[in-house]
Amino acid sequence: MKDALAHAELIAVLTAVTNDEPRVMTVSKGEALPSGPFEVEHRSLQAGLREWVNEQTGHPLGYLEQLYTFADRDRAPNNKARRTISISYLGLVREQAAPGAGAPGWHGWYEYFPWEDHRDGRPAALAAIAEALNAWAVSDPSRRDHRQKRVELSLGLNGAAWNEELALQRYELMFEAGLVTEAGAPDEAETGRPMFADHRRILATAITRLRAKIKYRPVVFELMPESFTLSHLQHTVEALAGLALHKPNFRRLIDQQELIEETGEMSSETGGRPAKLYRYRRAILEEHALSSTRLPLSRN
Amino acid sequence: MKDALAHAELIAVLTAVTNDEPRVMTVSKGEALPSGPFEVEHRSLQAGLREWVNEQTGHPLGYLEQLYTFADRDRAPNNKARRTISISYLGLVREQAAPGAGAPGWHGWYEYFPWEDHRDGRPAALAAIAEALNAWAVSDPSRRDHRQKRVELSLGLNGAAWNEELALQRYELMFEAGLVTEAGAPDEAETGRPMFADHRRILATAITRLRAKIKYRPVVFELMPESFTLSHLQHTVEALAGLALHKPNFRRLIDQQELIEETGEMSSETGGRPAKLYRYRRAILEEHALSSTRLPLSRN
DNA sequence: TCCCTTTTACTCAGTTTGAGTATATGTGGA
DNA sequence: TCCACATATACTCAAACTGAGTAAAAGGGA
Repeated sequence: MKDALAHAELIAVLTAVTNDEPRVMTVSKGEALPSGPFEVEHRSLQAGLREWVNEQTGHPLGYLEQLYTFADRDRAPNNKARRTISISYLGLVREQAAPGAGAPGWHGWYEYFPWEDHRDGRPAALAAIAEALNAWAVSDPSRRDHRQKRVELSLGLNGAAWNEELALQRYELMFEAGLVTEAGAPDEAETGRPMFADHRRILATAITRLRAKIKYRPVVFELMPESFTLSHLQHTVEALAGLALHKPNFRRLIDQQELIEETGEMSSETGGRPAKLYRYRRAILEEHALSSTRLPLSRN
Repeated sequence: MKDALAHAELIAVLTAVTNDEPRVMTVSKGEALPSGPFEVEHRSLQAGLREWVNEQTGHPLGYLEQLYTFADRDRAPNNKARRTISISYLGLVREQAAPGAGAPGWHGWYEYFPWEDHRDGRPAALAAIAEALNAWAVSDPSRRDHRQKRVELSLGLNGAAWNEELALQRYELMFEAGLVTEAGAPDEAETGRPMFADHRRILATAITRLRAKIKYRPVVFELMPESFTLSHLQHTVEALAGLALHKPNFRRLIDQQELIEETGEMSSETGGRPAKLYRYRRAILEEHALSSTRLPLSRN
């Protein structure tokens, strides 16, 4: 094999949900995701990441999964002769004060992606975005139809439904159309706050991944405290999905899965009728293999 | 950032389904997956991979997605001072004669994972594997219960259902128990054919990913010829999933989704009543955004 | 002609889902 | 003290979807 050397870097997208807002751990006053070099001493990529996240932020790190590996030539100001490979990870944590070396801070997802929060209906920002994207689509007659379809489907226009899992697709579309490149643009309220290099794209990747994952694996509980009410759980899921859910059906869904059990305690924090407190049944992971099917199996 | 240099390598898992058998493109007589260095000239990881797959195998490459990035210290015989980072990709192709430079060849998935093919019921190999894993579980009294649960769920023992998506989990379990390390073991019929370094684990990763993906995204069609019968389509899905499907329900599922349309032609290759030929409606991808929900949405 | 094989077309009960309504149980103010 | 108010919790019901199975159609070949 030819000698192909590259810089190797690890990037962490640490997410928590605090006060029903999804947040991401950042450095540089919210301008960048925490990252560090992958060194020879590290046993594995995961181990390397855990090590310096712990060092830089002191934040305990539970769930961790690999997200994606980036290495495009033009993704960042760079040494031309040598590439940087960035391996990103998604981590789920319960937010704590974390006085680490890198002056870490938490920022809401929707600072960076204002158009992604549909809990109170379609955000106002979407109208302007849709208009700008349409202008972009029309600007190239040869690709117009195809582009318009993409815009329609991504943004949920003309009868198409909003699909919260398309967060990355939407960001890439806006990027392609030149709506999100410039830092410090005047319309950040609409196009969201920029980040260093391609960190915002990485965050979009994480959002898409997590929004997909909460549907078929009980990862939300990594973000919940030891005991919680059903409403709290629902609001956490809603925060991640950026969608409002139907309360009775959410409850039914949860107890069908038998993922949680009552603690016996009650909480009366919310003003109305006191709510039962629940805890996650870790054992469930070992009992049911978390069925998956969706294929029309045949038994015999 | 500290200077952290590493070798960067790209590994391809190219899969096709031929004669109702899922196959993978290999080099070295089936002992390794095709791989090559990631070079400075490459525009991106994907581009780099496409380039030398084309060079080495001449095989046209349609669908391609990133699989996983590996860099464990002890994954391969290696220069101690310098790590190798391997970025793996999953590609789906229609198999063709491919006279490339690396003497490429196709081998069936189930040569490497005989226990994964359940189309004709539980493979005989599973009994011995279950026994060996149980012995391993019992061998450590302190972790016995936990290990036994893992074995049960992974292999579908004691009333647990077989879950085809756990292919990687099963391989890792067997690896941990020392059942699959040695090359050229006498019992390859049971524990499968080994591969170079961790290539077999990468293949297991690909299988798991693809088995999950066929359920919610119409990727099967990347493996199908221009026109095909419903049975052919079903057999292809069955080959990948390693499961037998219920014919009437499979058909219903397919035409609910409106993914295909009749060509008007018929095929009488199969001996019985001639079957209608269908083609994939590419347009569908642009029409429906391929809904995903599974969350109890609230409309208002 | 009739049997064999495979495709295609229905049926039907049981379960899951979307949507909405009704009842309980606290708090705080009149 | 009692009544609004805000939640929490509990049902209901029709429509859609699934699992499982049966029946009819249409070729080829003995």
